[in-house]
Amino acid sequence: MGKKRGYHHGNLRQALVDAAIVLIEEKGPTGFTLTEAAKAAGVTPAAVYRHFAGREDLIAEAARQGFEVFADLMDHAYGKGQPSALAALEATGRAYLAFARKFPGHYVAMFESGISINRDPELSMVANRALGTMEKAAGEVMAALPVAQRPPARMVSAHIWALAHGVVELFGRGAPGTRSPFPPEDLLESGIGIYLRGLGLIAQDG
Amino acid sequence: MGKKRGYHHGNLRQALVDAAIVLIEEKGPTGFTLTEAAKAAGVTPAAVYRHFAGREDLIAEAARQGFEVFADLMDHAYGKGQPSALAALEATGRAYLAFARKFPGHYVAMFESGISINRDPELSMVANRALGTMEKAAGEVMAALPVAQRPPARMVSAHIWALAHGVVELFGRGAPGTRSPFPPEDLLESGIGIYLRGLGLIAQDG
DNA sequence: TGTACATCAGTGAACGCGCGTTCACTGATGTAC
DNA sequence: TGTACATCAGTGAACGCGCGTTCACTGATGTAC
Repeated sequence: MGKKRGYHHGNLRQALVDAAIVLIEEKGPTGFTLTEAAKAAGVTPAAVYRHFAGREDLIAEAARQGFEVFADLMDHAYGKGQPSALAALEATGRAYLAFARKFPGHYVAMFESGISINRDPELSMVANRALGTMEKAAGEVMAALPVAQRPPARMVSAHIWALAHGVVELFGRGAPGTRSPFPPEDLLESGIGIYLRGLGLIAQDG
Repeated sequence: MGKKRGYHHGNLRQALVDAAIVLIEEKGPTGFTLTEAAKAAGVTPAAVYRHFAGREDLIAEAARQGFEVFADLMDHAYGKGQPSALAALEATGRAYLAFARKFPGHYVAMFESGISINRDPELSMVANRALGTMEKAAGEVMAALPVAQRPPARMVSAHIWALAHGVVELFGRGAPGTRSPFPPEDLLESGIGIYLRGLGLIAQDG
């Protein structure tokens, strides 16, 4: 800490990832360039190759770190909602949106950069950890329903994921010309609320 | 029709748009290049400038044509569901997904290319026509509810739009590594069903 | 503590490439008389 | 019907640029004795 910035950078690897995240947020996943990331880190483009196999690899690392934070946030949200299964599920939904809003660069690297979640085991593991939390929360909520009208937990978690993702993409940022009719948080909150009522989990005249 | 392909192409403008749509689907919105589109149309890159102001303009035209088809599809779906307001709304939701699946190139140009819906009046008009249909359908459905528990139509249509868009983005194509747990159509159908039940529009034990 | 040396993390120049865009041009088409 | 000419829709060469990547190199750091 506090290293003099000389010939050796000291923490170039992470500095490149950080720069990439900012650039990805600003220019989009394909507008991002290795050269610019290197410049932002105060280094020659060639130096990048000391730490990453190439452009793709750098993006993948940005995504991996994003999933790490994401998974932690989901876990934390889940824990806060306990012991009420319903509150836990609602909290993971909110956490999804909060993550997308707070870490837009990571979010884009994860979901819009076109990198495959299966490109390496480390990436796929942490991604599954994050999405697994949501599925677990959904599963516990389902347990409250009579078996006959109990939809699969994977389906419910997919619904909530899709709704949250749609809200992020369409209304979450200053989308091109589509100014949001409602604050994204309210939109997701109300959407999930109506959905859960539809499952028979919330009183009809709550 | 049946023009000999000589020095003059005959219908280069549309040929370029068609090529762009295919390329955008294949390479993504930013991977798409003017040069490649020109080559696909059998023409020099410079020829593009006889018909479009530049790269952006070509993408915008692809998006505009997409919105045109999209709006027609929504109108048609809406009409088929009539006079039942509920059936009409469900049909527009299905039509959204069907459009995304059938015209992936258009869809990407419209929603992922970063072009603003407000870049020119023609584009914004046709976009509003499409989304207006969904909003109208939602409004009519809402009319069946007692005023006290009637959410705004814009909100309901935003919910359905977000859910449909999320399903498309996450499960609609061979997304990177995220193989869908369920067919997208089923996922959207069930999601909308549960949501509408939550609004009190479908019997709880239907 | 001082010196020799290995290792490491950068540099800087160069590469081949494809991009979007411009320009003066030319071949094909359409029209007036 | 035939000719002269204007208009139009292409060509092809050139531009400047920034990209990802490679390579031999060199300066800084860490370690053994």
